[in-house]
Amino acid sequence: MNAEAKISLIQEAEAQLSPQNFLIFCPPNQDSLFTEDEILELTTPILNQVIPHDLSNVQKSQWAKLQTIELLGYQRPSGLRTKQAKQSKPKFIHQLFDIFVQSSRNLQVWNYVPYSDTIIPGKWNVESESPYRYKDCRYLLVFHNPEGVILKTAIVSGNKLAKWDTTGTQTIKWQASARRSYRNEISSQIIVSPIETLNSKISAYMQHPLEEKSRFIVQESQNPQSPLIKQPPTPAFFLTHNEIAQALRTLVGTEFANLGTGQERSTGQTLEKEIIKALGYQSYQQTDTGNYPDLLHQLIEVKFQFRDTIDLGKHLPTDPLPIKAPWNKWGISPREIRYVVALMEQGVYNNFVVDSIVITSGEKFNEYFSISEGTNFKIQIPIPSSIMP
DNA sequence: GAACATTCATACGCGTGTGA
DNA sequence: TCACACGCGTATGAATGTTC
Repeated sequence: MNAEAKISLIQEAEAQLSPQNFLIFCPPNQDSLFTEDEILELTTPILNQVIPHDLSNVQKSQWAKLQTIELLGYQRPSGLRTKQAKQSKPKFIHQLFDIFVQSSRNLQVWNYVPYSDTIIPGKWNVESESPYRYKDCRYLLVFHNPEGVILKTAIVSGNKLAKWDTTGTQTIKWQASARRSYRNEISSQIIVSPIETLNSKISAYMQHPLEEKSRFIVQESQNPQSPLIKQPPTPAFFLTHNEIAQALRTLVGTEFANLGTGQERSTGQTLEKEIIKALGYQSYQQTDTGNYPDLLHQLIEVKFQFRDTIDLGKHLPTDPLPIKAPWNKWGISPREIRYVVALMEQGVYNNFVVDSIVITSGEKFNEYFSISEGTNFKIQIPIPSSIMP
């Protein structure tokens, strides 16, 4: 059966479906499955098209995906995250197919392993004599440059993707939510949890006078080569929740330049430096090193939130298991880590303003922000440079 | 084999879309 | 609005490659 005949089949089948049902998210039909070559051939018209530049990453991706699906003869679905769409994994199950719109080499696939032996879930497949597996699926890579021009497409099978992924590491992502109502409620305040969880493992710092601790911090943090704040903790000189709050008081209401989309991490780094400074540390060059917690010497994890979703990354604040790291001779777990969450709002001229700050141990984190129960994971696959445009 | 450059691996982070 | 599941870019340290 040639490609035109398959398209006819698809269009006929689509006409049979109820209005808000889209064929592309339905179980595949052997007869209308395109070959890899056919997919590549049929989708060539997207080459040299320009994705509108005012779109966000997600919108760019969706724009390109919808174009592609139409080229394959399918109706444009009403959304790509609808109930029907979400049940379909890979996303375009009717073609055992998924699309990734890339401007970099880092291919990220969420919540399934595109090259695994795993049988694709679903009654239609599980009860089949020769069920489809993820590795049987086909993946279209759509490459665009920073201007949004689509430069190249490539199609790879799951089996081929397997060869690109040298580690198979699954990166977990925990998230929490800073509700709008709560943010409004605490605007311009510093909220401090009275529960000093760290005290259960280390207590010396609770008695030490602040002056003594501050003097030590100032004295010992002069060396810019190895910033004290990034060194293993010195328990006697931990600041208490309230002392941290006192130090950060002046940050509430401060404004930071909005450096534009894609530069948000720089703003985060600037803010992190301000916090380090405010705590009395004299050198603060090396920030955002991706380590946990961010400010190791004080066991402080810093979060800046511009939106209501808080990305917790791989560490769950309420996790009681000790953090596995060479510095951790005390059995510190995320429950004892002090989370400093700076809630940002849009200020004048698009700048960011520190609207409020919440200081809490990981243990009590969900008294302030609700943590999502399920985790998501992704695998990250480096696309070989020979495939890149 | 030191100094520098590039790539790899894995994390962080912002943001959107959807159903309830 | 809230909770959640994506979607993708990018920073960073480690590993590896390159040059003198």
